[in-house]
Amino acid sequence: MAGEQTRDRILAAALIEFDENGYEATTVARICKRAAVSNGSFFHAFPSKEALASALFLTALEAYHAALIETLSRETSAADGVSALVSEHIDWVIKHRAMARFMFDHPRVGQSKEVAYEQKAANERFRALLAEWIEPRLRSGALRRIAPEVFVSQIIGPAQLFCRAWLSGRSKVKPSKHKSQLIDCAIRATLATD
Amino acid sequence: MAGEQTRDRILAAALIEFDENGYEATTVARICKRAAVSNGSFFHAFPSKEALASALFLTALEAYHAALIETLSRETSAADGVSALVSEHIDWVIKHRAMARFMFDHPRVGQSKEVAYEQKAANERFRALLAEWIEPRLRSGALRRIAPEVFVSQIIGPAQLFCRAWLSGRSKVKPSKHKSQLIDCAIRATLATD
DNA sequence: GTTACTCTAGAGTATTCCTCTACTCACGCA
DNA sequence: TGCGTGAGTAGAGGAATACTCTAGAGTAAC
Repeated sequence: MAGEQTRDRILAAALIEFDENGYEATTVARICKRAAVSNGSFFHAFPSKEALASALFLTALEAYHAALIETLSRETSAADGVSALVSEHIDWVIKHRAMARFMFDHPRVGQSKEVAYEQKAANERFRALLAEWIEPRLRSGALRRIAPEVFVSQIIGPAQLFCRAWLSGRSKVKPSKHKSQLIDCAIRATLATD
Repeated sequence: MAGEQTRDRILAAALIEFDENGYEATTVARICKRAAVSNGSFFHAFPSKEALASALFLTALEAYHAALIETLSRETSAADGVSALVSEHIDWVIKHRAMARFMFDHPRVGQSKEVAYEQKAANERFRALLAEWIEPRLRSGALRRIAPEVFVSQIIGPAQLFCRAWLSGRSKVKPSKHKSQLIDCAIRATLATD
């Protein structure tokens, strides 16, 4: 049916407009114009402007999670796994700049309860999959005994902070430049020293 | 003069409203009502709603930077310094929850060029002060040879990611719970192993 | 007293998100 | 073939909200 097409066109147009002008500054009219869609169609496809943003956010989040899990599943050693996570985070952000920017710079404040719930659920699914990989390496003593919540923040935290500075335009330094250092630090922080 | 008072009342009221309802959902009328100030006074004190948010943001950012620098200046050894930074980040976020939430969950996207410039300048001042402390420890070999940009992300990144989950309500775990682990990891990542 | 200026007040305006009604088109069925 | 149905489209209109504008009260300098 044609409905899916318009929905996708709206999503794509919104991503560009949000990226260029920010969420607030982009009007529904602009999105409609870019997507070549009428106002009526817009509100037929999405109940509100915010719901559109939420859909975009969740789509991006799941794509991001999937990319990380996928890359992790190919690694067996603790060091390679941690390295792959940091590396893929940086690569994904560079490859999907607009999505990443929307995701990491988007205000979570105004989001509805519903979306917050779905986000939390997505995060928990991601963490569960991560835990599956971590568990055996933890038991074998390859990884240090750290609380699982802290694990993610250790591996992704620095890379994310670094990437955000680039995404927001505050820093011109491409995150890939210091990739090896970021990987190195993540390994030191999480791997057991023999 | 009375002008300062109304300005401060508006800032205080805005912080509460933004915290409770988010930036978008809070109307200027609501802020005026809470601050007991007329519409005219509001736009006399601030050129726009966004300018108010920017002022709030920059105020918070400088208070945060000042707290970190202050605590760092009291430490001499590399390990104590890194530890103090992580610790103070967590403490500050808990103590100034509303400010921290506004600062770290605020969309940087829609901000005017002017504010982006001031933010960048504030960040650079902060980094310069940080560099002053880091330099000698780097030369003495106490700290590992890492690019200065990476340093900040290593020390603050994980703590920040962790705190944001708490600030946004996604996680109920208070960041202080894992403070010691976060400190431990930051030290492993940045300190030279003898 | 006059002038100039700051600050306050609130009615009015323009814009923007969203609603509502009317319409087209494809499709199943008698 | 004619008709009902339901998905999708269209755009005028309503309500809300950021911001403007005019007017005036208070105050300090001269």
